[in-house]
Amino acid sequence: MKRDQGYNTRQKEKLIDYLVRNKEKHTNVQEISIYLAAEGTPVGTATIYRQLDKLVESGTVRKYSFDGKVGACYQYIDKEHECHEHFHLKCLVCGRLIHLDCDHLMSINRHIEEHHGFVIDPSQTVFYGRCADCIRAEAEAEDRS
Amino acid sequence: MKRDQGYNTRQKEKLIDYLVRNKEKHTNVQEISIYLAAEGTPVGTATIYRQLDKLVESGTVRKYSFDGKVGACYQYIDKEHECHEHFHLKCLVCGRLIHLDCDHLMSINRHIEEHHGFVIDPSQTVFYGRCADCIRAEAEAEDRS
DNA sequence: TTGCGTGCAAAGGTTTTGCATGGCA
DNA sequence: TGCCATGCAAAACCTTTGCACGCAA
Repeated sequence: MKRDQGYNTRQKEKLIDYLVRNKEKHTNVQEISIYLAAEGTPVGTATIYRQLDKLVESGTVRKYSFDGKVGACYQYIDKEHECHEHFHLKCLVCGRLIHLDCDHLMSINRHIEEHHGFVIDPSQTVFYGRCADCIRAEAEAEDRS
Repeated sequence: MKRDQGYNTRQKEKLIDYLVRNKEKHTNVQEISIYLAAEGTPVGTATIYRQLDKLVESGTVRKYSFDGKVGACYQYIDKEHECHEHFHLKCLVCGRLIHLDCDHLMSINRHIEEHHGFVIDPSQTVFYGRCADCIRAEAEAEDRS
């Protein structure tokens, strides 16, 4: 994880500003691009991608991508309020992000380290799936049909 | 999950044949395309995607898609040999993707479902961290400095 | 014969890259 | 001044779609 050593440019500043102000949600390049343009400070797509890459590289931003046509999502990592000790569940249906404090789960960390020689970084890892609400909603939709 | 009701065509047969013979590994559309062409029985890309979609739909094939430039991965589901769904580990340092077949880990699925009402989708979930090689390399770099 | 399957090419969308220019330090 | 950053357009990729033709049942 490298240090952030780049120049401070207007574009970079605006991008980070946007990410910080939206740190509780996911964004994608398209959203960022549209938003910054609307603010009167447009930033080229290529620049957004390049800056984002660096931010991910330096550990400032989290990138995740899953199946779908939306492309990758990005989220600013709030280092002060970041929860390093638990995993996150994200519902693919409603988009809700669930913080999961659970000792049992932390044991998988040890298991993987001991048996697979791999050290998981919980702050970077998100479990994707369906939350209880959406599962119920789907079941009901099933019944109706 | 629908029944497989399509016609039996040469292309479909060849595709399934390839998937079955490579059921212990992941493939992608590009690989399939190149392989089938090399075998003297080329199949159009569009057809591969369309057939694959149906196979995923009918539960014959598993599709994984996540971060990376490789596109989605596909794997035949060997129903008789109870080939498990598995998780993926991705090294944040070297970028390597590790396929993790491990019963112990699948149990976390059950745990989360039972205790947290959340159903994880392993095909969309990737554990991020550091692989054994990179941990060793980092330790050595540490020593040197 | 009917209608699904196929192949090609074109389109769509996301991300990357080449290159000349601009701007930070 | 020396480099890195930026923008634009083009390219690269993966995947989907339209359409005419082929082929299984």
